[in-house]
Amino acid sequence: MTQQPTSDERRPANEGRKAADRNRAALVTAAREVYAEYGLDAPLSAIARRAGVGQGVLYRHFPDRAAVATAILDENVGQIERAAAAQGADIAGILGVLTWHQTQSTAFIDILHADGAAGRSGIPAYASTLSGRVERALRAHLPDGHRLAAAEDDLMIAVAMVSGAVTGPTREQREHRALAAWRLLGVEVGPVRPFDR
Amino acid sequence: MTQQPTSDERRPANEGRKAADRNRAALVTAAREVYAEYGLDAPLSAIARRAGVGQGVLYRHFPDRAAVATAILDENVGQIERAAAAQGADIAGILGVLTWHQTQSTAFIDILHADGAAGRSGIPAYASTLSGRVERALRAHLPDGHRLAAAEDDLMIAVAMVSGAVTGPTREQREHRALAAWRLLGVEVGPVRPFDR
Amino acid sequence: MTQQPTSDERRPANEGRKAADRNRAALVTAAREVYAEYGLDAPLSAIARRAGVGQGVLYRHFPDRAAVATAILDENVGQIERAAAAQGADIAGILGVLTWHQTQSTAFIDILHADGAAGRSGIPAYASTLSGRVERALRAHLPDGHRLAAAEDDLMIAVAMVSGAVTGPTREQREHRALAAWRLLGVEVGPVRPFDR
Amino acid sequence: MTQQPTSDERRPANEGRKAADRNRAALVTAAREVYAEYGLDAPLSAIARRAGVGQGVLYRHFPDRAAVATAILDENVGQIERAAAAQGADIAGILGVLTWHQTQSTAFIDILHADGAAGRSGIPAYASTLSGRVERALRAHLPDGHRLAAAEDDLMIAVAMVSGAVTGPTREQREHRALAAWRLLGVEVGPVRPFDR
DNA sequence: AATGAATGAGGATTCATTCAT
DNA sequence: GATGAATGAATCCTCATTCAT
Repeated sequence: MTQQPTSDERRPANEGRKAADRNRAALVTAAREVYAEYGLDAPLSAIARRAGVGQGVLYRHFPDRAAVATAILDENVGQIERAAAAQGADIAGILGVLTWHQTQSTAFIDILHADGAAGRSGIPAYASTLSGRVERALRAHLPDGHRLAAAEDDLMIAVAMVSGAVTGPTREQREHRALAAWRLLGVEVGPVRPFDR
Repeated sequence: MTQQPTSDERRPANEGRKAADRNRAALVTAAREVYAEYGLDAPLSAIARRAGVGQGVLYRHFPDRAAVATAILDENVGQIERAAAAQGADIAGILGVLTWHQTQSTAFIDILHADGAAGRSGIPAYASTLSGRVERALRAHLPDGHRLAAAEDDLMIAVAMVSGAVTGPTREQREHRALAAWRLLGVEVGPVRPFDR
Repeated sequence: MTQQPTSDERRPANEGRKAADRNRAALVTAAREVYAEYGLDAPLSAIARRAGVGQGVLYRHFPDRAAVATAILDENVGQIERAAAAQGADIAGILGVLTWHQTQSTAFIDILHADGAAGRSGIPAYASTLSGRVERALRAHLPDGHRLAAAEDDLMIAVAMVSGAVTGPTREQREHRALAAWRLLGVEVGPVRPFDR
Repeated sequence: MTQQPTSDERRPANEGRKAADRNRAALVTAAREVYAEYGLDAPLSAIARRAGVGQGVLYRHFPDRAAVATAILDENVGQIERAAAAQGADIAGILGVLTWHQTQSTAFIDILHADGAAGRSGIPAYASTLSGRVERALRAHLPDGHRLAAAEDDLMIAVAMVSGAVTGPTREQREHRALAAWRLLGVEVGPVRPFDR
């Protein structure tokens, strides 16, 4: 029919342009939390609600669901890349950062699962891209004799395996299980921590 | 009013009973197919449709979504238990049957992931129960010196790890990855096959 | 995330299977009214609301917007076809029935406007189909010497012209204008009436 | 604080004024294009975007959706009025200009349809006003014996009829149909062209 | 006077779940 | 016992309109 006459009632403040950056940040934070808790399938409205903004704001900043996920996970992946690029980076240290993100965010695990599996709902194309970036960052620092350097696929299969092991309600428990997984693989891992500097 | 002069005696709704069993079986089969194809989030209506029954029938047999999943997976778990109970069962053989189900059904992987993780959508409490049964079946045949017998958790963490590795569009690819995962763990696995009889 | 737990509150009656036909009829009636009033772009929710049913019912009976429109307009077009097939049908009489529907429903006018114009939003493909049926029904009874038999396009251009003239708040006014339009075209029209028998 | 030693005197926001006019013109042009392409229901944001201004500017110049449409169409109607006022204007020539606008702009057709028809979405009251101006411009040059001079309403009904006939994806096709329509009405039309100067 | 961010209503569509027949 | 219709909540997405800067 026609349009939306907007009920004219009271309109809860327009904090103006300054709020834009704040809102984007709030959205990113909210998305990170919501994704961590519910995974990549979480409703976008939940993210907007937790960020304390209207749905339209979310769509202004991110054109679609993929954009939100990419923005969040891009930061996670970026940390791993920076960890790899850092001076004196070794594979154990980078795996420590990787493991940190695995224990933090369900969504991050989802993309590592994604691996080559496009097509299944909830594991969309952008996940492969991000997964690929993680692989490159790791492989660049994988020494020749390393346990995971034998076969082509071993590296990412191992990462997926650890992702599979990371479950549990608390971060501590997830970290415990992640470390157990690496140990079962016979792979040494550095301190589990973010690389935010 | 309309008398039905059947064979000799009036069979008291025995027909209904038999139809009920038939429906239940059809639902289980349908659910297995639908879950394998779409995952645990598949609409229940799709299951009823594929089973060729009304939705009400589904609800008669299974009070809620969890009950459907449980019933399906119960059959999977049952096979593993029977494999374990079979004469001459060894851990490698049982793991082969387990691996078969991992490569067959996305849903089955979900419950093994579930482990202790309640709260995440689609991985509710009942999964723990099933997961526990798998664990008992395996542990009963785990020899003392086995690679996974060292620490309490190692067995199921390893299973979860393999589940994490199992991705890909074709069953062949999933089997390939599963075997690669077991190899990385240094665990020997028997032939990957169902235990249907 | 998960599903819709449905608030459990009170559920406003389920009138059972018998209501199905009644509801479909109510939907068709409602759609006819809403379309007549607002045209083909009317919100589907308005139709469901006027029919007194939930939105889901509408989607059960009609898979998409096109199906609703087709169902409604199919009946209109069908009347014209039946008028053409009736014993002793002549072009003036058929045009009278056509004109009746033009004065009744904005949506019907929309499809005649549609003519060959697919692509524009709100004038979708099915409109062309319906428009084509109207054309065939009319042309079959168009005598050789008829005013609109000269050029290929003249017939449907004339129909579109009359559609263009049919505006106004009351049906009476619309009929008045329709007749004026036919008169300006020098085309004789029979009684303006439905052909419901 | 920061003094601006411009040319000689301080021009009091004359710059702002000029920019405002420029913006208004840009909006009118943009709206014309957008309306021609998407029809009267096009989002206002699209118009602002194409004009290269913020949405606020649009609302400054035009209080509501109707005002935008009016402004655009006002220019079209103005051309017809100027054509009518031009030296040596005759009804055929004026109809040629009218027809030009009918073939150019979907929106323009809408207002001629509108005629007396308020209530339908997108064809609000202001359309009547514009339609009335077109009528006056035409009627002033309608000779007594003209085909459309017989009955009071005939003139605008004929215009609406031609509007109804004007459909099709290309301007050429629309012009072809418009001319066919006038021919069916037995009305002579001058060259189909704008009257821009 | 311009900008463009934010709000939030509206409409589409999908399903879980109940219940008359 | 089975059927399948109905309900309605939830999610997605799009825009009109306001307003701080």
